[in-house]
Formats: sequence, C-alpha cells, structure tokens
Amino acid sequence: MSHLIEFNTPHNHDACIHEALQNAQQICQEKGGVLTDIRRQVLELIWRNHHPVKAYDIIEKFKPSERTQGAAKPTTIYRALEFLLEKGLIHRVESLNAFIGCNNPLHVHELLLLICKKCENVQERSAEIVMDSVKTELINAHFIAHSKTIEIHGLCENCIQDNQVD
Amino acid sequence: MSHLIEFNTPHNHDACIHEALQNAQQICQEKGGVLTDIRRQVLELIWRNHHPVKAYDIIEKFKPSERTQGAAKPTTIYRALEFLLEKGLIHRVESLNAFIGCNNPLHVHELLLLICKKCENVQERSAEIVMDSVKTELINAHFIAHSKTIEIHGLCENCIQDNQVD
DNA sequence: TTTGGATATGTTATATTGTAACGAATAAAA
DNA sequence: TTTTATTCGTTACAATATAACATATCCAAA
Repeated sequence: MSHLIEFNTPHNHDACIHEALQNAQQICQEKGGVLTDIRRQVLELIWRNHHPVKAYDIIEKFKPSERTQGAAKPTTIYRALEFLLEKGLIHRVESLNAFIGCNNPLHVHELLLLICKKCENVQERSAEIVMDSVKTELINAHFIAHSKTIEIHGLCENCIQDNQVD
Repeated sequence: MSHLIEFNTPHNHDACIHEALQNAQQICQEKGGVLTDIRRQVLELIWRNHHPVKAYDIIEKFKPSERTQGAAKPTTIYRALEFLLEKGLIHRVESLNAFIGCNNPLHVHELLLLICKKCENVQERSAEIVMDSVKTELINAHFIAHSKTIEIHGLCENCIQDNQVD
C-alpha cells in the first residue's frame, strides 16, 4: 500500500502520481462523477510532490489547451478543486490556504496533517488515538462535529536530523 | 473564573469584555508591550461577542480618531492583530480567516476550538486528553511540533436543542 | 430524432484577505 | 540632547476566492 511509504524520503514518486490517478478514476466510477481533463490535470499538478499547493500556483502552471488559450482562469481551477475536495481526492490545508493530495481516498478517514516547515512535505496520518480522544472531548462538550481540522506545523523526522548535522 | 462560564448561553458579556481588557493590561506589563489605543480598540471589537471576527469587519467598525480621519487602513489593523496574537490575547481561526478572543491568556495553553455553524459561537477548550494523544502520535511520527491547530465545526449544545424543537 | 435536464465549462467582473516599503511621530534610554 | 526602538501613517499592491450569467456537452426520455 503506497500510502504507507516513507514519502518524505526519496522514493519513486511516479508511482504516487500513478496511484492517485487510478484512485481518482475508481472513485469517480463508484461515487458518480467524471474525471475531466481539467480535473485530472489539477490533480496531477497537486501530486507533483508532497507539498501543499496553492490555487494560484495551479492556475499559473495549468497547461492551456486549444480552447483555453492562455492560462486558466481562477474560476476554472477553483471549480476543479471543489470537485476533488468533494470526492475526497484532495485535502484543503486551512492554515496555509493550500491543497494536498489525499493518500488514501478509497477509505473515508479523519486525519492529522503534519506539515514540515523546512522541507514542506506534508504527512497525512489517520491517528485513531487522537480521533478517539477528540470524540471523548466532544461528548464532554455536548458538541456534534461536522468536520475536524487538525494541522500540526513543525519539523519532520528527516529535517530534525538534518538540523543536527548543521 | 469567568473562562469557565457557559458563554454560549445568555450571560453578562460586559464582564467578559472587562476581564479581557484587564488581562491585556496585565500581560502587557508582564511580557513587556504597550496596549495602545488602537490595540485596545481592536481587542474590544473582537470581544463584542464570542463569534470569530474578520479583519475587514474590524477595519469597517474601527472608530476613527482625530488623526485617522476615516476608516482605519488594513495595515493598522493587521499590525494590531499581530501584536495581540503574539501576546496570546487572541487566537486566529485558520479555517475561517478570522480572530477570536482568548479566554485564558494568562496561562499558556494549547487548545481546541469548537465552532458552531448555527449560532457562530466559538468555544475554546484546553483539552488535555486530546493534547496528550496528539503528543503520543507526534512521537510515533518522529515529528517536532511548533504549533497545533485543532478546529472543529459543528453544532453546540444549545443549537442541537434548538434544532430538535424546530 | 428531438428535446429537455443535468453537468461542465467559459467569461467577465469583483469581493475578500493580507503585505511590502518607506517615512514620520513618539517615547524611552544613553 | 542625541540615539535607538517602537509605533503609526500612507500608498500601493499581492494573494486568495466568489458571483453571475452565458455556452457547450452529453445522455436519456419522449
């Protein structure tokens, strides 16, 4: 399962991209929805690496087709992002106003995002320990959750080591 | 301790405001820093209620003084917000691009924000159960955290009851 | 085959959120 | 008093996101 690889170390990232696109196809079939050229291309741009990607970076890098001469317009990209979010293929990183590919879109899951300040890699963890304690706390608070955002900024394992070498 | 009151029920909110300003004075003395007119007024505007407040709402509502004829400029307000954030007097709500007064600024604390979609009240909870499990997870991930954002959107206790009545 | 609805995209304009850069004013310290 | 640090004013602009309405495309039902 490639969502378990150590993606913040060197790895064959083409495999990540390939799996992401395959997952996207499968999810569109299962949930209903069409992975159009635009949507696929936005997903690919987000999956270029494991960094958060800003909407306007996508807009700039978007490959203009015949009909859309010139760069894509914001509306086009935001619409594609909305679709990908709905299908669970990407996550929004609230604390960065950015987007990141979902590592495991086939399974609905709540997640932690570990965002490295140095290498910028984002690690997605479906920490059940944490989610259980959040549920307990929400029961105590008599609060019904519709969505949960948990984002941690800091240093990942590799960058901690790099820092010590410096 | 007024940070334990049921603020999402009717209460004497003047007491909240008054305490917030007193805390601000005390913290500026302790940590070094000046609670200028601008900063105090921004803090008051944030403390008008327990809702998240947008920067541009503050800009609009900011009372122009003699020298600043007309509304405040964004820079002015963002600078005051930055100061208040640094002193721990307010929190930034990442998922809303907004700000909320800190209930307990005298004690450094990590926190959960429970954001009600209906009444818009934000409840701040220093859930140690959750924070402990996050720490465990971060150890597992070999990740060193510099900051933690935990924001839950949903329905608060009062609004759950209101919904059932409807 | 046509028509009608659902979905997807194009297009223009604008709203919202946030910073950079530089100079003037103020106040505290040397 | 000169220096130094902090705060604030001012202008301009960068970055993020949405509204509103027009077209196009596709597929299914009549």
